[in-house]
Amino acid sequence: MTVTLADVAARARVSPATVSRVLNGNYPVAAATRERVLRAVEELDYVLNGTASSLAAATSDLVGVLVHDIADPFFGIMASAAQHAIGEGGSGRAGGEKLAVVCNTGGSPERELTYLTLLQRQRAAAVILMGGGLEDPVHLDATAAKLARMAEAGTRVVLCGRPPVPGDAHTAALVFDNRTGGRLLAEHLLGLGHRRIGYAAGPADRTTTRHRLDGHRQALAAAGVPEGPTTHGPYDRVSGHAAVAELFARDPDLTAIVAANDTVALGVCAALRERGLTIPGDVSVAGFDDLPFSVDAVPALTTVHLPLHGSGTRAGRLAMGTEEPPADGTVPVPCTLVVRDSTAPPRA
Amino acid sequence: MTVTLADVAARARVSPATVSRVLNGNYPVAAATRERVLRAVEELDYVLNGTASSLAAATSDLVGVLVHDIADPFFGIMASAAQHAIGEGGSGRAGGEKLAVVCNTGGSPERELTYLTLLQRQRAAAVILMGGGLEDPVHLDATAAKLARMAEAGTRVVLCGRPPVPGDAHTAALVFDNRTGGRLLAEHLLGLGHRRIGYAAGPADRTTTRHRLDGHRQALAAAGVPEGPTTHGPYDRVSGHAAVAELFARDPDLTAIVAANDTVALGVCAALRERGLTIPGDVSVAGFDDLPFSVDAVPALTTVHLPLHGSGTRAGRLAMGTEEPPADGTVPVPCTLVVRDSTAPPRA
DNA sequence: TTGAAAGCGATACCAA
DNA sequence: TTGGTATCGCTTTCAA
Repeated sequence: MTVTLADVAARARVSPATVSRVLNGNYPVAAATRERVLRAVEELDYVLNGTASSLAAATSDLVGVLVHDIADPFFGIMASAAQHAIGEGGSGRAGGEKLAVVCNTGGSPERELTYLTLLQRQRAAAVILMGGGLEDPVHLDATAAKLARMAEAGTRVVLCGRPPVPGDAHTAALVFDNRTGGRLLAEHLLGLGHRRIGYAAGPADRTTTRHRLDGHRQALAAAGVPEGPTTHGPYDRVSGHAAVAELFARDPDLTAIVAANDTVALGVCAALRERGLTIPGDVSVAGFDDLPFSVDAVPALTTVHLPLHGSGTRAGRLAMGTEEPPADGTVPVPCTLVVRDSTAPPRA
Repeated sequence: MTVTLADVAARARVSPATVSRVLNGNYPVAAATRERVLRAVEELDYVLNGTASSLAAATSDLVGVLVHDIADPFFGIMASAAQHAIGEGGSGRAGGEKLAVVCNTGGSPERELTYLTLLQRQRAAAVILMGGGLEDPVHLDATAAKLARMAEAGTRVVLCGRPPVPGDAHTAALVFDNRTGGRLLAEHLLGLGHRRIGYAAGPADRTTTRHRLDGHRQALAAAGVPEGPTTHGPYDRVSGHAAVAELFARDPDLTAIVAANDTVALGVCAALRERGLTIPGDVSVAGFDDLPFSVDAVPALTTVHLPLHGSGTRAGRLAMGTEEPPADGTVPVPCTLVVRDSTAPPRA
């Protein structure tokens, strides 16, 4: 039926061991022999059985990239960058390619664990978890335990955008400075004279949500400005759209709104337009992420820039072992303010 | 070291065979025995070795979803829908879950083949190829051959958004009616009175590009309107942005521009804004795909709607075998016009 | 209902 | 430089 390594060996009149060596290129093989083997491979149209190979070698070239929402360009860009970095590594076994695959958790911790188990079953070479983590201690523990096991078993674990697991020396973590990001955004608006600022936040139980809010509040407190209304919701457009109604209900005189991320900001903008409000001018909008499409969608948007491409690439490198993590496993990633245009001061 | 099925068997005082049967739930096992086994699994914190299991069973629960560009929400949405459909199937071996993974080809046919090989090595249960195909006969043949082999080996193959492989009865294909889409868009603009229409097309060698252009030209011809300038480029924002300069260079009096997809349309809009042109009004813009964010970005955009979610879901079902393809393997998917607002007639 | 044992297809150690 | 072969961990007949 299917062509096996043994078939190739027979055709090339060598032992299976030799064929394996030719395919993996890890041991010296006489040029003539190698030729013969390769010809046989060609003629028989042989395809290595990755399953068997992984079993025997006790390693695989699967690398899992877990993201919250694959339809969100934020994760798409991160994942894309990671995949590039991983593909370039190019020195795996049998073909020199790692299979970087993206798994969509939909933000559900259960699905996250399920995917981790599946990857654990496959003895994945590495796993990258992208995006903020849950703050629920139960899930945190479950995830930490699973990751620790995988790390023990030789799987490289990389966190990107979520805090490191305390006490775990095995996992590298790219940590976004969300607090500073939140602070920068608020300070910018305060500097323009805004005093009534609404905040459309992310899900209440995510690390990113809390950290960003922390920074925001810190800036307000430092300026002695009272905190405006805050809403919570998922990181999507609908959430931003809904937030606007509630924020204005709680304070009709808002002059600025901070959105949890660019996608939420788009929803906010849509809602503002429906209300006949101009952006900026009537209301200034600010958000996180700095996605490419925001430039066209909301030219007046002020954002905090997360180095998506850079972080994705580094996550990929860490997963490949191409880049060594610092001793404590934590790689800090700064957030920088992007004032793209003319975020306006509040109307008189 | 790692806990194996044998360890579990020993602890539960049964044979490995029995443990396997309990885990897979495919054979009758006495309730008491099953209890004992499950307890042992729990106590030892046993994790099935998917590699070994796949090897022995000659099947895997990996499902590959190949997309051109994971950073493009179009593919993100499609992939997300497919993953949902696949995850719901829930009757695989050992845990009842398929591992749907997304592979980013970057539009490169080489990488597409590489990923296919990798999935072939893993004996993937199914493969979904999303997005238009290349028209280059060499790559077409190579791809077709590879897909045929995989299908023979038991992998289910689903094409989504690209034409079926002629003569291949094994692969199901969701075929978007891009020609009609192109026609609808042009007819809409013509109906408003536009006579000088530019076209920012996709890569010259893709099926989607040609089919959409075909429909466009068909409509123009039927109306006796001469074809305007056309540019070609990748399906991204930069491409749309660059197209504007060239289109106007070739015809300064354009009143409307059709973009190859929504992402390109965003680039077009950005460029138009830079030129101080209003959309619509000075220029009307139309595009394909109908992505959610376009609503906020370009409220005046007229698009052809491809049922992204629906197609993704059906692709997933076909991959799972939950939905049976028609006899000829082709599932037609209609394109419908979405006039979201006030696409304007040309200025007098 | 359960057990024994023969593979599944490659890898890698030990010899030659 | 090459060959023989035990092993990887699980699935699946075939018997009991």
